[in-house]
Amino acid sequence: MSSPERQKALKGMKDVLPPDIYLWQKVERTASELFSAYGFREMRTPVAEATAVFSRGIGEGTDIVEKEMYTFEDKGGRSITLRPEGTASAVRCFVENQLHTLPSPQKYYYLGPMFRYERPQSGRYRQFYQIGAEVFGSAAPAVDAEVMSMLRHFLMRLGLGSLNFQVNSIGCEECRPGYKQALLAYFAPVTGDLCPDCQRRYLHNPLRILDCKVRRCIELRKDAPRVTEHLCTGCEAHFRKLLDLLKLLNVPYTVNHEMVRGLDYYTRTTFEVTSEDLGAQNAVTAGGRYDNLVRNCGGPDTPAFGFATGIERIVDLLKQTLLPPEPAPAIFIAALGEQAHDAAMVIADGLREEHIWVELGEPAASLKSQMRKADRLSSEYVFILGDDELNSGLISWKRLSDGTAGKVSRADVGSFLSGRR
RNA sequence: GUGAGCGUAGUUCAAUGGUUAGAGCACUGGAUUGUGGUUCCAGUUGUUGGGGGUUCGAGUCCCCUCGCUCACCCCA
Repeated sequence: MSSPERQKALKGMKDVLPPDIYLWQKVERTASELFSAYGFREMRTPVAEATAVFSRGIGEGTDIVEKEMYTFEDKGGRSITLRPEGTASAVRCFVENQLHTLPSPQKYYYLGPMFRYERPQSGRYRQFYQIGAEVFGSAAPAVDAEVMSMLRHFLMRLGLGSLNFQVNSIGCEECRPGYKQALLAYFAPVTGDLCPDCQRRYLHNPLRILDCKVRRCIELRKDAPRVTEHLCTGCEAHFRKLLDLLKLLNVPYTVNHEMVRGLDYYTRTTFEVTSEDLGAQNAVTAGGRYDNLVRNCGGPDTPAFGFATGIERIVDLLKQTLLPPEPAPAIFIAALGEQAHDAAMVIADGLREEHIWVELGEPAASLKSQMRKADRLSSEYVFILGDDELNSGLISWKRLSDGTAGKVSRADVGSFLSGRR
């Protein structure tokens, strides 16, 4: 509103500030501590990659690749894309650095911003943050269960233990074509009754009809064949073992035969964690197995499993239950006069070196206004430093919570604080 | 990309088409010497998102545009 044009963050991109930032830090800290206990190590990859990393990795026909990527040419004429998700980058990194030569399976986690050019809405941003984890080099259902259990513990530690795990298996390249045929045969007589979107899906990606939200489509698919009834013996055994292990590890799940993933690379296990308290974009975490992706990206045959969780969505849920704690200074020093302020700076400097949070009043401000500011900051103590204190060497202190006050010699400030706090 | 709703002070919101657009909160200062919260007093803040039109007169009605929000699509 002032005369120079006021700058704004881009559409769908947000600043994260206190107090929310404390929740972000808590989420990130919890993830790195807990995931480490499961043997996951951090992997940091660039936010931009050659476009082919994603178009090949995620799948040419997916919505992400077709219309949601931030793609541009750099000054050398190369096609560059801001990563729309983490798995493709992680796979590129795995292959490029030949991580398969290390003891297998290899477990990594990552966190950072992702970019998708979409219309923003509740819980959806153009720059959004994910925490993801990937396991490379094991086809065992034990890995699926272990990672999902880790995720559950992560959510529980954050106080989100009641979230709903939905699990499905979408088979592999051996059994999925047969299922697709069965689905096409089932819908063939009623294609005209499907919604326009599903008529399109019928031609391009019939699996997607299963998660259409249109009521008519839901009715029409009531008796549709289920993926899990068309699994090959390998996929079937994998799925059954996974469910057993989830039970064993107390991961509360429901099998959702209609859950289909939008990314092309999934095989066998897919899962999602959703919440009722998020609005339309209700997925907190999504993941699954991708046994062919590493090979398809030029690496050795390496089965893999992973997930990604949206930090904004977790923070949204956290904000519904607990308010972010606002940290407060331990001491506010109100100094009266230039000489006192100089002395206060020295005292503050020493205390801060001990990692004690100290704030100083404005040099020329009245005592009243400094007291008011200390109160507003919720400082635990106020130290008052004026001529009297300079002469006597005794600093006046006051505890704001109960109004108790006293004096302490400058030399004893350190022990005063450790004794009182 | 499609659809709907909303744009007035830092913020939450007022203002039957009619003077100079107001209030709470917040912020700053003060209420006799150097003590916060409660109270009282005073003060600051606006291109009513922008542009055009109708009208004697537009924050209010119409059109365009920009922005925000929610939903669809899709997804974390």
